[in-house]
Amino acid sequence: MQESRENSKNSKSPIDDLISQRRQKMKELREKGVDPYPNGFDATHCISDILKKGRELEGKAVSAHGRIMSMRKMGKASFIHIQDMTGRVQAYLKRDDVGSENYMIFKLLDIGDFVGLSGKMFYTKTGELTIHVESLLPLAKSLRPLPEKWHGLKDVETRYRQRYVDLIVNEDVKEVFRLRSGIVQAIRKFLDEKDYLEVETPMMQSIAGGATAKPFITHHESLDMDLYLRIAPELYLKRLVVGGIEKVYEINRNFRNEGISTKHNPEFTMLEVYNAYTDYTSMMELCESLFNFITKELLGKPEVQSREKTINLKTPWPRVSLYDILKEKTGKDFSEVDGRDDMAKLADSLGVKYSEDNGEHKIMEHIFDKFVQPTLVDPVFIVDYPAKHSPLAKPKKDNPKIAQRFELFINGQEIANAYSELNDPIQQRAKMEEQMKDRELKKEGGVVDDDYIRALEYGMPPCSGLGIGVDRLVMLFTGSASIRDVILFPQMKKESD
RNA sequence: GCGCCAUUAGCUCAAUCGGUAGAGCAACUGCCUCUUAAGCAGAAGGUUGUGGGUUCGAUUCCCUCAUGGCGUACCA
Repeated sequence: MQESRENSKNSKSPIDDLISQRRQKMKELREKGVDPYPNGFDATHCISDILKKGRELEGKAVSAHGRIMSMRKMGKASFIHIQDMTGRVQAYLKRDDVGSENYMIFKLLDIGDFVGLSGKMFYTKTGELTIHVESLLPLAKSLRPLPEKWHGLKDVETRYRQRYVDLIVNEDVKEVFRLRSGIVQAIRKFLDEKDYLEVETPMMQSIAGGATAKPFITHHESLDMDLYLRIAPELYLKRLVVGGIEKVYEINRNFRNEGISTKHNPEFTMLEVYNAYTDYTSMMELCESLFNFITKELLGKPEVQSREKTINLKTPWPRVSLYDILKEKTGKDFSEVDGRDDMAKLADSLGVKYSEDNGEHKIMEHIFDKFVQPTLVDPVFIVDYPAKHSPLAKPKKDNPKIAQRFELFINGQEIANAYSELNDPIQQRAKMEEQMKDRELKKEGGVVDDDYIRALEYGMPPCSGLGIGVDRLVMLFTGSASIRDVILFPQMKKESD
């Protein structure tokens, strides 16, 4: 005790003063025989319930619990607002009604404390539904002051690092994550009703396959082996299709050891769906009906608002060939391009930057990103991607240079990626080996997934697969500009002292 | 990785030409039994992100570092 007093004397800062004031009140509560951290409190209503019932509850006894968000003390009577997960309601405490001992206890409470209240509902002179408190029970003492009641918490860094504070004081933040939960729930409901089986496949993989991205590496001690956090679940889900799970999906985290931006978090949530005996065109239909379902369940109309644009989600969505739209937006014919150098020349003529180790396809992507992607506001399926850079996709029968693949763009963002899955084990091995050469160039390492090829050798039915970035989907539906606004605890650097 | 910007009280924000930091909310002490951004009176709260430099004097100018934001690059 003495020691800590000395410490606080040495490192005395204003916030420490505020905390010790509250600790002092906590001590005084204990001295009055009040446990500052009791077990629980039975409420008759949640707050939204009370607000919803309104007049119906007038004069009736209720009890509710929540966090004190504001206090207006007027000597021997006070008004406070308490907030629970569902809303905020006013309460009125009068000394003569709660008793002077209870009122003393109340005076030891602070904004931020949790409290259980019982009393009869009434309307104040100004017409606000209010609990006329007859008894109160402190439920948990808060030792740190909350941000300002009017301006809330604005500092972005604190909002992300201390999301709990953000959630307490910024109601719209809670709304975003409610909607996120609703979207994920809707996806599950939609797929479950269509008899898809939800599964969980390994997060730790000995080969990081299914996409090209730098993985996170970890190590298993007793097996003495390196493992990768998955960059995609794709190869495992298709193993399940081999195993006879013909309709399967997974909603789970992927991990990519790459740059962080408003559109990239190292761990992000991915939906992958596979449906046997269908091709990629059926995934377009699935995409459309999934969006219809989500908008119907959550929005009521097929429209979302981005910063200034209204995005019309009404289906069906156009299907546009990659080369057609490139030609439309740049005036150049990309189907004529022959090789990496030719593509580089084209990029130069369009003033698009690229780096020396970018391949032909990568350069084309840069051109697409600059000239086409920002113009794709309403949903559009871009089709006819080059087969060479879609190693897990089945090529078109009439043109093996083109993959049976589409990407869905909305509001200038890639939302989904899908293809007819390549199920020819010989071709698949050849493509993986081909890809390894590229990887060697990039010094990224990687091996052919022999077990995956073995699975294909047992036979995988014709099959289509779809991947949707759930975080970006939520960004779209919530009008969020940054992925950090739809991830509760986004990745941050270590906090400095 | 690079560029630009930001960092001041627990929170939200001020501070003129470089002259030694102010307010509101919260907290504290009084008063106040229908308030709601309650009110009134009083008092308190700061190593101006970090470390250096220039200067008689730095929140202010210069450099380093840290963290964050935006842009850009990377990312099938």
